[in-house]
Amino acid sequence: MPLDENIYELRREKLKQIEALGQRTYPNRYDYTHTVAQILGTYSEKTAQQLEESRVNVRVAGRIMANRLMGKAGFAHLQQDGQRLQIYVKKDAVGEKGFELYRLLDLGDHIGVSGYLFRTRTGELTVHVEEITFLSKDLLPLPEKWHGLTDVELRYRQRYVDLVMNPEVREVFLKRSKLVQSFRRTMDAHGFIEVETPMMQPIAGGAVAKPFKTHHNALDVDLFLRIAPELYLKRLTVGGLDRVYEINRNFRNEGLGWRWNPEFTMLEFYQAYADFRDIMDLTQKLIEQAAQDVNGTKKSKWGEEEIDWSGSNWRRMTMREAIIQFWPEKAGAKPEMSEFGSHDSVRALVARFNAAGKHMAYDPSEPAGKTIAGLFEAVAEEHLLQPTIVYEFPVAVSPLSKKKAEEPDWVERFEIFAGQMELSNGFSELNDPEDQRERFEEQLKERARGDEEAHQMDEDYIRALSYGMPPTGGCGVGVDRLAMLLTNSQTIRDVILFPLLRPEKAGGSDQAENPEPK
RNA sequence: GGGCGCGUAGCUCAAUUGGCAGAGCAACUGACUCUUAAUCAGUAGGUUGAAGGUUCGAUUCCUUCCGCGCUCACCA
Repeated sequence: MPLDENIYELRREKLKQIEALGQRTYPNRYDYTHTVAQILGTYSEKTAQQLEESRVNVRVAGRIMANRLMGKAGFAHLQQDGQRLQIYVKKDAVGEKGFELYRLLDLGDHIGVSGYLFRTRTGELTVHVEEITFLSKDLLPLPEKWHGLTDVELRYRQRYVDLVMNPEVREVFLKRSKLVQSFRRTMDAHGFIEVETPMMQPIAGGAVAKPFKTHHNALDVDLFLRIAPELYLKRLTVGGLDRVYEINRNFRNEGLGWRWNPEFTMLEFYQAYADFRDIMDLTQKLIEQAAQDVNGTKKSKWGEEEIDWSGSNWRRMTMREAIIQFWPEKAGAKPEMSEFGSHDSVRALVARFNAAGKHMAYDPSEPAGKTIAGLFEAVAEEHLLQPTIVYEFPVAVSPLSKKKAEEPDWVERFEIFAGQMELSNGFSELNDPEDQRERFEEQLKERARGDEEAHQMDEDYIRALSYGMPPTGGCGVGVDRLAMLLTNSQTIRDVILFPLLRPEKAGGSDQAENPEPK
């Protein structure tokens, strides 16, 4: 019999003995007077003498994370909400039965204790226990106390154990929660309303990505998990909801990596009567505020580096300026603005770049704008550590943005970069239905050329625009990636509670996963 | 999908040139009424990821497979 199963059986046996002592094995509730955090917060300054003079009685619950039994007395630590409080159990104080119960407890069990606070000789605030109430059994052993759970895969698969064992993991997700709260606060304060739009869509639009496909039986139609909420949110601005936002998941059927999970969370918002510059300003403020709210400071550690989210530290440059500025020396003279103008000159830039020992994938039949965008990613992205707004994108990669009045090959679009990652993408929304139809048609040509991710025609969206959408600016902000940056997490899996993993093999040899008795 | 690396007790890790698979913690038994990685004495726990090969002998070398991590390409 594997040890785990052995322990499981053994602990079930203990559970029966606990029941025999008159305890309920899985009681429904426990009346406590304090949480662990409240006790630590309120009494950690009190001296031993003060606690002795005016006795503080408490009832408090938690999970046993350490136990040091010494014959007829013992110390244990209760963990609740990530904080630990020591308890002292003495046979004289809890009686025969109480002490028998204490001896039957295992690491990981939940108990409630009532007693009074005191300080031990070493000065630690401790509950002098007078009564123990059994609350719930841990039948499977927790990981070793000193090293804890370090196996990366197990940490993701059994996040519940990870959360019990690793306080810093708990901290990351508390910060993520603060980040989302901060976003909501900022959006609400600016008069935005939160909405929810379809996640199952007949046409997966609003972004460039491969969708997941699913099927609805009753209607007998194929549907796609959304790759973006964009087109639905903009339909709402047509409908007169002038400021809307949504915080929710998008799904993209693509590779996994340190900054990619197939489902990821975006804040996306639209504001009527605003253009991309207004949206830039708002998004910058939104992120600056989030950094402050999450960490209490606008500076955050990122590996060996530090990112400063203060407004004064943000840079802005056009995509073409960024390519020029970060052009590698090895690739010769920096490009001239005019060299972005024609298919041939762009192609020559790629040739120069690749000749310098770099490698950039390039399809000569693709539109020049697409190549420029690729060039930007290859040349500049790795240099964008501090928050940077890169604006003016090629129309060829921006089927939903409004063109720049004086340069119709370029659109009023921006992306925010930090920590070498794209964090955010926004633009002046294209609201001319005829232009939109032409853009979709261009995308269909790209599709025909073999680009599976090119945008599809969406007739209803064009119909919506045909009813008149006010001038509008919009933006999406990647919540997971910002959470990474604000918690110094080097992989997206560390900011997603249950990241996508290959499913575990069912049953069989891995008894640790199937401890149920036969 | 390509490249690199890893897989040994429940957990964290050892094992010399290919030569009897080990330690700490967790578990179990016992001692101990102020400990905090409690201590002390003892016990148990292994198909070394799987299959095959080389060898007198494989945790160690070779092949294949499985799983995981990192990385590159596509993607935000």
